[in-house]
Amino acid sequence: MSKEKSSRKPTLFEVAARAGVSEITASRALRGSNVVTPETLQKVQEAAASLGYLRNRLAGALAGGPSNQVGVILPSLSNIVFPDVLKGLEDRLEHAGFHPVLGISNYDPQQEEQLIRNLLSWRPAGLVIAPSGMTDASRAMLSGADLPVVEIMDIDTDPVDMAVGMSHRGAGLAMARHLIARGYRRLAYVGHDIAHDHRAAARLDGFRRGLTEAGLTLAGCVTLSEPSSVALGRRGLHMLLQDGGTPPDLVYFSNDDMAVGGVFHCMAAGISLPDQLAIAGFNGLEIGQSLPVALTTTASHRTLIGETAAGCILKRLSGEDTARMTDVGFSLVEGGTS
Amino acid sequence: MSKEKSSRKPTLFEVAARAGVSEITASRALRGSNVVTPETLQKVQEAAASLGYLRNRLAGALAGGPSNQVGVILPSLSNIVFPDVLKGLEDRLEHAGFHPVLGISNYDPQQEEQLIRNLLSWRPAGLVIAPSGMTDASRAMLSGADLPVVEIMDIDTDPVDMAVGMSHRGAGLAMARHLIARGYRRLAYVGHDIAHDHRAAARLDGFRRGLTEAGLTLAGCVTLSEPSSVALGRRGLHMLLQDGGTPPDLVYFSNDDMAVGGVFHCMAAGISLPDQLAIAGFNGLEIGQSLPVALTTTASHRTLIGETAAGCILKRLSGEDTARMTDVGFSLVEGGTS
DNA sequence: CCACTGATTGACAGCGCTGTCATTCAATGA
DNA sequence: TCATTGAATGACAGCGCTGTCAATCAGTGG
Repeated sequence: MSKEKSSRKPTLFEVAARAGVSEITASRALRGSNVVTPETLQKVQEAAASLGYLRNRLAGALAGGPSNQVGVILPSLSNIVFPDVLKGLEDRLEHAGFHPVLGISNYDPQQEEQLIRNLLSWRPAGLVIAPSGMTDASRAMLSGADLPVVEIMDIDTDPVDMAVGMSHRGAGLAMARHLIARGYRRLAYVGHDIAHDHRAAARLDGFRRGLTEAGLTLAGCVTLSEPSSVALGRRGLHMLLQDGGTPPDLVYFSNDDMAVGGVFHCMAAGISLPDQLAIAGFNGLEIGQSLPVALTTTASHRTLIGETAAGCILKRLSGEDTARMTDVGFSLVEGGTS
Repeated sequence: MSKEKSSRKPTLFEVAARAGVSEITASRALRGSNVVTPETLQKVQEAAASLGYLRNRLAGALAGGPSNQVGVILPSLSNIVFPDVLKGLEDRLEHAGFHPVLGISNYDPQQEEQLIRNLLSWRPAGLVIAPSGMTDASRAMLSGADLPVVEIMDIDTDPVDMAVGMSHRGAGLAMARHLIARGYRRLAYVGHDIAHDHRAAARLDGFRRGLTEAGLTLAGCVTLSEPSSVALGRRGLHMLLQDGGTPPDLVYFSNDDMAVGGVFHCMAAGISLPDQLAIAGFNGLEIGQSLPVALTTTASHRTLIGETAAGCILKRLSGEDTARMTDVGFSLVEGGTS
C-alpha cells in the first residue's frame, strides 16, 4: 500500500514496467492488437489487473486514437418519441462499444448551436441531431467538423451530411387521403404547440393538402400552445366540440398522446366511437393500440430511426459509404376509432 | 485559404499567434478568466472567430482542466421511468454546462461492469447509476475512482458514495395499508418481469408485508416474464380473473402501464370500476390520471430523482458536502379506481 | 555460414491544452 | 525618488497515450 503514490491512478507506464515491456507494447496488448505474443499479452493483462489499471481514453483520443463517443442532440425527452429514438441509437451504438453523449436543445436554435459547439469540442466520432431550426453557425460547424453527421426525424429538408427519417408532410397527406376514402367529410384537427414542433406542423400541412385535393377544408381546428399530453388532448377535444355549429365527423390529433386523450373524453362524455365521432392520431404508440378500441393512427418507426442513424455513423466510420437520405417510411394503422 | 493546412483544425497556438498573445493568455481569455484585459479578450475572441477555432476539451481535460461529462448508467430506456429520470438529470446538468454520457445495462451486472469501466475511462466529472446488481469489481472501480457517484432509484441498500431515491418496499407497504384501511380484503397482484426488475419485486414484498400485518395473504398472483406494458397488464388481469374461484376485490399492478391495461380490460369486459373490481398501480404516470376514471396509484418522483442526483454531483464538484442518502419520498394518489 | 524474411518489440515525438510558477510593468505611497 | 504592490502576461513542463518508423531476433533457403 505504501508503495502507491496514494490516490494517483496507475498509468500505462507502470503497467508496462511491471510487465517488463515497453509502454507501447503494453498499450497494444491492452487494446487487443494481434501483433503481441500470447505470453506478453498475459503478462500485461496480469500487471494491469494487479495494479487496478484503468485506461485513460482522454489521452488515447488526444494522441490520435479513435473516440467512441457520439454526440446526440434531441429537442426534448418529454415527448416519448425521443426516448424511443434514443433507445434505438443507444442499442446500436452500445453493441459497437460507443456511447451517446446527450444534449437537449429544448427546440431552441440558440441552445442547439451551443450544444453542437460543446459536443464537438469533445471530438466525438460522430453526431446525431434532431434539428430544431439550425443556425448558419450550426451548419458551418457541422460541415467543417469532418465527422459523420446524421440529421434525424425529418427528410423534408436537405441535410448537411446524412438524413434518416420520414416525411411528416407525407404522413399527414396519406392520413387525409385514407380518411376521405373511408367517407369522412367533416375533418377537424386538435393539436399541441405547433410553433415549436415543426414536424407536427408539417403533418398538419400535409393533412390540409389532402383535404384541399378533395375540395374540402378543415371543419374545425384547436391548437393549444402547450406540450402534448393525454390531458391536453382531452381538453382540446372538449373545446373543439363546445364550439357549437355542425360537429365534425372525425378529429385528427397531432399525435397519439393527444388522440388517446380524445378517446378518453369520448368515453367520459358518452360519445360513441367511431359512430358519433371518429379519431385518428400519429405515432402508433403502444397505449393507443391497447385501448379497448384500437386507435387509428400512423405508425412512425422511431426506434428504427435511431438504429438506422447509428448504423450510418458506424458504417461511415468503418469506411463504407452511406446513403445521403434514408426514408424509414411510415405505415397506416387502421384501428377501430375510424 | 491556401494559408490553412487544409483540413487541420486551428489550435490555440494559431489563435494566440493571430491575436499577438501567448497561448496561455488566449486560453484564459477563451475560458472567461477574469484576469485578462478587456482589449486582450476581444482580440483573442476575434482571432478565434475568424479562424473558426473550436476548443479541444480532450486536451484540456487531459492537461488537468475540468471535465463536463457525467456518466449515466440506466438499466433500460423502454420503461418510461428512466427517460423521466434522465430528463431530470439532463435538465440540471445542462444548466451547469454538463453532458450526460449514457450507457444502458439491460439489467445485466456484467454489462453494467463493462459500462462502468468504459465510462470511467473517459474520466468523467461524476457518475450516476441506477444499479442492476453491481459486481464486486463494479463497486471497487466506483470507490477507487475518486469522483462523485450517485446511486439512484432505491435507497434500500447501502451506497458506495451517495444514494437518491425512495423505498420501494415502503411504497408497496403503504399501498397495502391504505387499501386495507379502505376495506379491501381480497387483494391480488399482477406483475411483469420481476426477476430482472428488483424494484418491482421490492414493492411486491412490501405489499405482502402489509397483507401479513393485517392477517391476510395474496388472493391471487400473476407474474409474466416480459417487460411491462399496457397490453401485458390487460392480458395479466384477464388471466387472473379466468382463474376460477372467488374473484379478488382489488388488483395491485406492478406499475401504471400494467394497471392501465387492467383498466382497459375492465372497460372491454364490462367490469365496473371500482364496484366490481378495484385497481391500483405504481408511478403516477400522466396517462393513469387522464383516464376517464383516475387511477389509484403511488406517485414516484422520477424527474425529481434525476434532478436531485444531478444536484448532488454538482454540489460535490463545487466542494460542498452532500447527504449520503436522499429520500425523495413518494405519495399516494387516491384515484377513482379503488 | 550468411543474407533475407516476417514477426515482435521499442524509441521517439507529439496530440492541444492548462497548472504552476516567474516575470513584467504601471500605479502607489513614503 | 525608490521600494512596494497588484494586475496582467508569459515560459515551461507535462497530462497519458498512440502513430510512425526503426530495431531486434528467430527461422529459412541457398
